[in-house]
Amino acid sequence: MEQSQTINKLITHNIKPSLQRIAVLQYLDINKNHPSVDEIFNVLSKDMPTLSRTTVYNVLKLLYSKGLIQMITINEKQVLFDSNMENHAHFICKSCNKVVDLNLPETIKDTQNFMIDNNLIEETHVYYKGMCSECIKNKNYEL
Amino acid sequence: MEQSQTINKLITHNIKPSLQRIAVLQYLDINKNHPSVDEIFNVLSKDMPTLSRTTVYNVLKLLYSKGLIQMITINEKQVLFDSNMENHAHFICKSCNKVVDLNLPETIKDTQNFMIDNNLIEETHVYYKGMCSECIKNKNYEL
DNA sequence: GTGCTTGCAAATCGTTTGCAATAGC
DNA sequence: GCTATTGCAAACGATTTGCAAGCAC
Repeated sequence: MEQSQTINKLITHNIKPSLQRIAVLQYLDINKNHPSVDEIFNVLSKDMPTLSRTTVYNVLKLLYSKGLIQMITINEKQVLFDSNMENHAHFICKSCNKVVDLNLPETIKDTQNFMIDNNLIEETHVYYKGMCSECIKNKNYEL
Repeated sequence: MEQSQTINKLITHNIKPSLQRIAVLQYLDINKNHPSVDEIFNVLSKDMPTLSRTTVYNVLKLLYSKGLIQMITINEKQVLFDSNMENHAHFICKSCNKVVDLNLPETIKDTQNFMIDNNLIEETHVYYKGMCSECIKNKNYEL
């Protein structure tokens, strides 16, 4: 994704495109591997030595509150982030902890808000847990 | 649920039914409100003053690893637990943080393990986030 | 008495907070 | 200069770890 597209996303969501905000969102736009705060911070701080972890937290919270990114809580250890806002499921391998995208069942691909029992549903998350193909091959079973 | 049923569940899953294990599982069998470690500890320690938080963590990890309970990671703050192993969805209100059970779409009510792209799927979690009926009524909107 | 279970205290680590420094208009 | 943004250091809080004490067979 072009940097100009990333900047446009910020502007159209009423977010002032500071260097730090562009860097974080661009990282998510390019790296679709559901990074953690730490991964984002570690990579970006190589090119922005003054970047602080706090700023990464602040930016991610802002992007989430404005609907630009998803928070993935599949893993109890840490929150992961994803700028792919198309409705899709996430699978985590209990053995190697890798997270990959999977398709959603058609019935819940609905991306709009809807009501169940008078509750307003704004987000739908589908998380699968199990053992990935590689770990099965490598027999990385937890015994 | 009868205490004898709770004990039977432990035995049939090859878990020695210590007092602490019975107490934790029984708490989950009776209280279907998705308690956190802290809630379980606080309530149980009233009647078991020597109970330690560590033991609650240990027991919950054991029960989860033996397939007796579910871990709910809908909330990034803390893990919640549920001894209801029937496949069902969870809804969390972003305003009051209450977690309630909802029905699953029929298409993913499948409770068996299955494969997607050579990955073995052992658990399916559906999490909805939004605003609950009460908060809508009380207009507890985050402004 | 051997091995499993429990419980305490300390450590760990992801995240948040308070506040001062800085940047942008 | 005023306001929003950033960044540092400390605090916080959920969870884990190391290890000693207790329990069961």
